[in-house]
Amino acid sequence: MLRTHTCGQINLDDVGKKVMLAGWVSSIRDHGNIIFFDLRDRYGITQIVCNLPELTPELLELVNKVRQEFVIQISGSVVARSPETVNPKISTGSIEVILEDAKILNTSDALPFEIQEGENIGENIRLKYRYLDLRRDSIKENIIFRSDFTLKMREFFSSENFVEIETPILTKSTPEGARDFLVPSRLNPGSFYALPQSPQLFKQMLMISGFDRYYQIARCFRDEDLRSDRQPEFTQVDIEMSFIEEQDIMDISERLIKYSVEKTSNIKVDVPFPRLTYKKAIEKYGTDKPDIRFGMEIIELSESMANSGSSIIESVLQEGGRVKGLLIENGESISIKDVDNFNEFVKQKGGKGIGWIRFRENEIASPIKKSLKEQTIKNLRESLKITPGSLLFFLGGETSWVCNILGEMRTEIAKKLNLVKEEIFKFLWVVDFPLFEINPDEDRIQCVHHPFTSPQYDDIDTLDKDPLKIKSRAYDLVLNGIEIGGGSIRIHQRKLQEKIFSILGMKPEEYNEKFGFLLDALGYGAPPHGGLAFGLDRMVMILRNEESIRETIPFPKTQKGVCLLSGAPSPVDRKQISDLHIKVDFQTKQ
RNA sequence: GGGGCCGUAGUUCAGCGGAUUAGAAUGCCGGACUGUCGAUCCGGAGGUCGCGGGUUCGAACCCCGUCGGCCCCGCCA
Repeated sequence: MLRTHTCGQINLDDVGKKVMLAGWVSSIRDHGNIIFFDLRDRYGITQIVCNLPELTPELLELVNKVRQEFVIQISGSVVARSPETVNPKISTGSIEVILEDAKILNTSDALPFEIQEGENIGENIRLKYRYLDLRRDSIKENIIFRSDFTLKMREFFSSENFVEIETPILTKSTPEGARDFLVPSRLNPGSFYALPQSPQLFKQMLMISGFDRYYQIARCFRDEDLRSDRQPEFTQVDIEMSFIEEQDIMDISERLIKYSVEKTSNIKVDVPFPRLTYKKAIEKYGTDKPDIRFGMEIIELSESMANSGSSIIESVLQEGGRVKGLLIENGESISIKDVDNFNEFVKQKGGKGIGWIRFRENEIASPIKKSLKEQTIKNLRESLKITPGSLLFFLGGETSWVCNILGEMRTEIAKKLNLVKEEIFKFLWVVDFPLFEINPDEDRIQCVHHPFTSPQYDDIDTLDKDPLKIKSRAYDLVLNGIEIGGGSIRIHQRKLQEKIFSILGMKPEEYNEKFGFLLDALGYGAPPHGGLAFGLDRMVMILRNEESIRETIPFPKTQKGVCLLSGAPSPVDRKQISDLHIKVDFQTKQ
């Protein structure tokens, strides 16, 4: 070993010991006859003291050569610091090591940015030199947290009798869903593997095999555009169980999260998590992933605004639409400009604009003040228990359109008014999703989750009578307004699965070609089963209070899907292409 | 595919109603200093102002294009 201790380990108990340390020089404070080095490794920082007059000429020369981020090995004696020189900021701050010998294990070029936390460094430069960025505290702590967190999850799974099983990375492309990453097959000209969007079908196979409790911390791949919470490759904590119902999956998920979160942080997780139906979520929050850290729910105003005197409102109601609104209690901090922006937003979404009323002590302000009836104002004040300074937005139109817009406004206003002040963590199950929805672009029916999700309906023969009315046995887990997990009870009967495929518009030849292996497998005694998957990167992001998933991934990609460290993706040799029996159809730009 | 913000020293940023020697802080290099821990003090080096084109007597600054990073919409069963 090149060291007897780590740089975060030595304390007052070690005073008097001879120690050997190795690490990176993170700070050099040169006082002429005395030099202090901060020696850093993964575990912490230890101050090394060089009393130059006491050093041999060789050692003196070496010490003078040392620069930031050199890798050095030192040996010396641990001494207690005098009280006035104790540094309470570091764990080893009450001791220091008096240098007796040293060796430069490696030098370092001048750095592209400072390792010490301080100014925010541009992300492009951080990603290019990610190995240096990862020496910095905040990102390093995130990566270590991620490891601790998954370890606790594994502990939990193990204690609950789960089996961890790996599934293929080179697998079969399946239609629908996200765009696949494809891998050409050299041995099978013209055929392609796809990287898995999730291990969905394999974990169902494992249930059929009898591994009734499976989990995997699985890498998944989706070739879609990136966002601050989306990367083309990401990690799911994937779970599947047999002989269970929704309640069992939710229960084990809650216990898993409680265990792993509470063992790795100071965050308290209250279980069970509240549940909200999809319908209620849309009605109250305008989204299927509501942030319930604050109220300001969407309110129904159709009745109270019915005879308000506003012609727009009345025509909306006559056409069968609804009027809904948001009541902002300290609405004075929403400026005219903000209101204009919301108005513009609504127009972009195809509306006529947003209505609003500011309630003051004895008067109101509103663009439709003149036409608004006294009685309407009075009713609103009473029924909504309005306090002076409140701002009421209202919007009329088709219900889901109205809810959707108000939902987005709700999030925006909460951000503006800083309604979420403290760090809190509100988990929420959203249940009773519809099984199908209409894809408006292609005017066809598609699954809200995936086609293996079981309906809340067991009459196979009448399933296609009114498929849009049927609910699914799916559930999503939402944390602070971000979807962090989702799952369902699956279809375990061949006939039902075939029926679903046919409702989706697939002919038997088509579903047999694409999903024949699943249908065959369901035919050999598939047990009732279900599961869910968590987005690990997103969970870590939220728990660490980060704005981007990239702060939880050691080597993430940029918005254009490029790895700035390695340069991937990159052109390849002609030979490599021809071996794969493919041609590149791309005009290189001149 | 679309909208927005950004790109100036190694880094973070200022300068941008056109003409300046393109600045600051920090880092880097050299020197001084025996108790610092964001050390301090003195000195120094360091810039194709992302790239290309245009307007102009003159462009970091105005215009067009392009590349790159970020945020968002679409997309993400």
